[in-house]
Amino acid sequence: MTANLAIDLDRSSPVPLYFQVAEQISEAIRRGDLPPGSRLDNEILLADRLGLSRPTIRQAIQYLVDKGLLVRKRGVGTQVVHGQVKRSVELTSLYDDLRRAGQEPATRVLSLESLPAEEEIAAVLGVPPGTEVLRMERLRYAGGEPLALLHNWLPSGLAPLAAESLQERGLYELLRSAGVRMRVANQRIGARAAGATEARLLDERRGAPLLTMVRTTYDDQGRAVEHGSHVYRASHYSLEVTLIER
Amino acid sequence: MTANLAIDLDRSSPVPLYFQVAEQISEAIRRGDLPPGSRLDNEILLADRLGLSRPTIRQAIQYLVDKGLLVRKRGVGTQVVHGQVKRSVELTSLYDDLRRAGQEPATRVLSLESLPAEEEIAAVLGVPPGTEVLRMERLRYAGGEPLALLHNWLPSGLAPLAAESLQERGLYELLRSAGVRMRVANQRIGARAAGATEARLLDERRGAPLLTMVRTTYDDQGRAVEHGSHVYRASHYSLEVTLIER
DNA sequence: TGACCTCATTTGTCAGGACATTATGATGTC
DNA sequence: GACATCATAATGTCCTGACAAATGAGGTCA
Repeated sequence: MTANLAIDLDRSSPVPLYFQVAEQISEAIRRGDLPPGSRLDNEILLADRLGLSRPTIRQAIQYLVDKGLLVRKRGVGTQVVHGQVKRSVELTSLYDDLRRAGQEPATRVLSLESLPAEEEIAAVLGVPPGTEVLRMERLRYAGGEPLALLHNWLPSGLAPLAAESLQERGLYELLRSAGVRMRVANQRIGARAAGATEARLLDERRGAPLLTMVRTTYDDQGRAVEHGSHVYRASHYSLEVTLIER
Repeated sequence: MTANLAIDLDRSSPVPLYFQVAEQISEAIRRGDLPPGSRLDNEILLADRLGLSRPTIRQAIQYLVDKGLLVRKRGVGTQVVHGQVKRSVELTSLYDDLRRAGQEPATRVLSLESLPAEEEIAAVLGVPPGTEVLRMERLRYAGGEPLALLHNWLPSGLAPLAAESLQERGLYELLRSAGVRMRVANQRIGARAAGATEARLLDERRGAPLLTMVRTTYDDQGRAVEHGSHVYRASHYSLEVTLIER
């Protein structure tokens, strides 16, 4: 039962020790060296063997517990979780998701303009009404077929966004590379029947079920960096969400 | 700028000190004593004033950072996040949500039986095919109107579930009070048009848009404790999800 | 045999200290 | 006046040490 995993530490590295430990345990789990249900050595022993202190080991383990890879029980020990839970809780955009799934996404920019914010949008973005904001409308394709109609509002000046770059990359990717650090997103997901315009753009019949998502994304500081109102063809797309409770 | 908040500590309480601190800071934020953007005193000062050690204070702050209430920046300090992000990332059930919203939920149990698991359900629940599992079908009302059609499968023996108790309480609540500790949930959310049976039960027209959710919930150990396939009236309900990235 | 108690094991909490790293504003120089 | 440099302040990392609390297993006693 003793997990005999080898962990190399590089004390001269700028990477924190607890992180090095966490990464290597995580790798061992991924590789199958630590099968689900197997017990880790206790914290004291681990600390001793690696020449680290117990708090450092605890920090590493805590990190993996938060990610949902390990389970701790007082008086029992630390175990690798049973079962294969999908661990994707990341803040991703549709574009990233599609490309990761090998779907070859494409984007048509229908409009991209700067205009004074209306009351509602201003409130959501946390700027005074009338402030210039960026509004864009995009049609997203996957595998040659229309998939979603995307409507976004952003505070202007956040990132230089041109129609050309929006056609080649996802919005999230562009924001991230402009140094915007997104951290929290609030999403409301619903459904409704397609109107005439939407139906035409998405190649669906009027009244076809559409999945709707209204999302506001906030950065580090809790400032809104993006607000979107999207509709997806329900016949071609569904959303996946993983919740982890601490 | 100095946050002059009073924090009472009860060292004789079984509640951990770091948690007492976290709770009271959280309360101060909720009350508005600590407005968004305001800076907390630095860790050393806080520790000193409360008569605690720095690690304890750090643990309290870290807890709130993870919950998305605070933001830390090295060299700068700790601030309350700007903006009012909804902070409900809990593992909740429809019943809890409705009752919290004051909607007076009701449930009609359409069926409740134990039967051998089919291939697909067995795979999802992680039991051998043919194992006895609990299957239930419920109709959920809010404010006197039908709202959702709920289909669930559970490993049998988890909790004693009777039709009567299911009519009065939510499934999650019953599971929790039976000692089941739910920790991770994987949800797939989509939409589709209502079929004839669904339409009749939900008081909608055929073809009306429905929101669909397929969810599997796992416990501490990563064992599946519940699998559900639900449809909601899109005209009356939408889902809200908050993502926090660490 | 079965219920209860005790005890070893393991994680949870907390203290106090040291040094590293990073962001910011002040200072000084060109 | 613009830019580079430096001091300061704050969090990040890591250490040692100690005791508390929960769990599960084994032994004891009726």
